[in-house]
Amino acid sequence: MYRTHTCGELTIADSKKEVTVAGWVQTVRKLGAAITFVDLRDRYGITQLLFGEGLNKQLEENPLGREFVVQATGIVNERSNKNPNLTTGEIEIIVTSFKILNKSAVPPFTIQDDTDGGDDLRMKYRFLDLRRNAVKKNLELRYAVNRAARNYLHSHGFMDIETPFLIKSTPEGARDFVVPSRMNPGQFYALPQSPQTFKQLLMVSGYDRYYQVVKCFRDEDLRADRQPEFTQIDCEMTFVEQEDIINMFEGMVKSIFKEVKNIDYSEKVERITWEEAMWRYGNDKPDIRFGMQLLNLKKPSSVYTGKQDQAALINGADFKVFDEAETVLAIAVPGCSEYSRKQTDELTEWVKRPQIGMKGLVFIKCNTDGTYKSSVDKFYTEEKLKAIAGAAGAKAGDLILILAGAEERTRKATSELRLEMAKRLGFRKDDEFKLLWVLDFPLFEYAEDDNRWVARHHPFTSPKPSDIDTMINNDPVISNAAEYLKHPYANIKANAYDMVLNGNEIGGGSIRIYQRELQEKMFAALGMDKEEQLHKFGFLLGAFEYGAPPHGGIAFGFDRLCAIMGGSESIRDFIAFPKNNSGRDVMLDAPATIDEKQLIELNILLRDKK
RNA sequence: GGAUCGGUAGUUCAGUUGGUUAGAAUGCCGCCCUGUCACGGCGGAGGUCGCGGGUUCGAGUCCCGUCCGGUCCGCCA
Repeated sequence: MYRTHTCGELTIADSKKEVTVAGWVQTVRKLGAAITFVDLRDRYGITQLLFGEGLNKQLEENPLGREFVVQATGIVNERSNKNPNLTTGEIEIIVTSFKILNKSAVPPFTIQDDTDGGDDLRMKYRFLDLRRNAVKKNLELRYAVNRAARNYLHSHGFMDIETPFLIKSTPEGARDFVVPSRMNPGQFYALPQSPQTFKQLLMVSGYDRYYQVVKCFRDEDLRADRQPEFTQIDCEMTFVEQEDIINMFEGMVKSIFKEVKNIDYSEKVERITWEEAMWRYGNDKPDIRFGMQLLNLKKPSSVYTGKQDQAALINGADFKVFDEAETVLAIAVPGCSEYSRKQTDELTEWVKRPQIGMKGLVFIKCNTDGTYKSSVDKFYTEEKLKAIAGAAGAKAGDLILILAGAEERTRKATSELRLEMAKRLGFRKDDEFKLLWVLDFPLFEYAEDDNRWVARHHPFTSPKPSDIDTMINNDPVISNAAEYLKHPYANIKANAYDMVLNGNEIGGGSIRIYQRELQEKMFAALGMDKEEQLHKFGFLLGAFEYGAPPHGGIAFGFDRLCAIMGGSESIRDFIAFPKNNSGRDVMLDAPATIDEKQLIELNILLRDKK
């Protein structure tokens, strides 16, 4: 037997027991010739070993180094000096005998909470990095979220059914990862971007509540919150409407919060339409933990503001930048009216970065003494500035930031600016969680390049019931590209919903199309002719002919959910063996070339990179 | 495909206007230390300044190229 106890469980109640523990040497503290302390670490904690005089000779002959694997037997003893920072800090083991089970080379970085290792090195030696408490804690959180989700789904009658990884490439959205077939020369499987069509087929088969915690694969560029292989909590239900799905999965996320973080998220999750989200936040996944809502000074809409037309405030001042801009958006940043010239200049530079791409930034300082000072004093009287400030909901002491330009870019930039300011002001706290449902997305987006419609969510999403006739009865062809917004399809709303947590999309789904005719119309709208439809999705269209029930579902980004719950922006530390920014596994050094022999077997001839 | 920041000791970093022998912390090695727990004290070893080219009397420092890594834009139905 290697051990009787772990390094995390012994307490003062175990005093005087003889125990054996095994683990890794965290630190060795030698105090003179007679006494040596060793911190022994395993998955469960750290226990202090005390090597007394009787073991001097043996220790000298077998010195212990960091990360050596050691088995030690001894008597549990109440410490004279206790360490309140350790759960086992009241005891130590007075070692009577020990054995080095394996030596360790000196690790390239320290295995500590605040390691001295950089990201690159930690990834290369990920097996060492995983020994660190900080990473272990994240994986434990991940497991807890996984368990909580499964518990909830199981208790609600959902059945875990595995779906295949080797499937057919249907490049509709993201690029597929592709796997050559040896037995079928010249042919390729694709790895699933999601089990979407399979789960729909399971609904046709009558498995009316399905779920899977499942790997998905997308061959697109990476980000801190995007990996080429990632995990979804993928769910689908039969005989449901949007409201049923929302209730079921709002329940799931709340249950996860309760079980994992002991947070009672008792209030009803707020809902917002896509249109309103874009209007108020310039973003379809707004962070609603703080205000700073966007004020449109150019195209006001009393529907959302409930206030009067704001255009008058900026019009007629002969300020070309505003007069000529398609959109002028303002946010009121709390308590920043005292910003110095240096600070406002820095903000201006920030919005001018290529990633934001604005030409400049107008600001109005709402001074605490009731006066107003702006970078456009030349054009606007203090009266007008005051009126704009009032419209933006600014208080004395606030700083109003205004961006102007083309609609989409300006909206996006203002949204980014809002988030950036919130981050700087500490409004985006790691430990505050706010959920939001975003509803009523447009079903279609216009793809300028191809002059056609693309599905905003995916091609299996149904339109709102009230929009079905519009979809069926109109020709999807866009005859006048310049006026695509006037096409009836531009106004069709999707029966779809996203769940947003602190400004991150953590889940999205829809009520699906289940009638062949409507599905064909959808494919046709996306520019697929009959032949292509049958080639790519014939199996699904066929299945819809055999009693396909109404159904819908949702998929949660599991890695992302874990990262946010763990208070991190990056999902990498919540994945045991993640890829780096270039999609490489630096530990394995993958991807890599393969042998000529393998290429021949696969009937593959490599061409030069163009 | 693009933008941007970084690459100097095992590791994390500093390195001034281009100027003598490239520093600190930590880790590592040795000696000392009987209650430490970020133990402490003394000493020591450790560098192709990512790589290639250029400018210069002289380059870690400036320029060009390239490779690697981080973040972001495009992309991610």
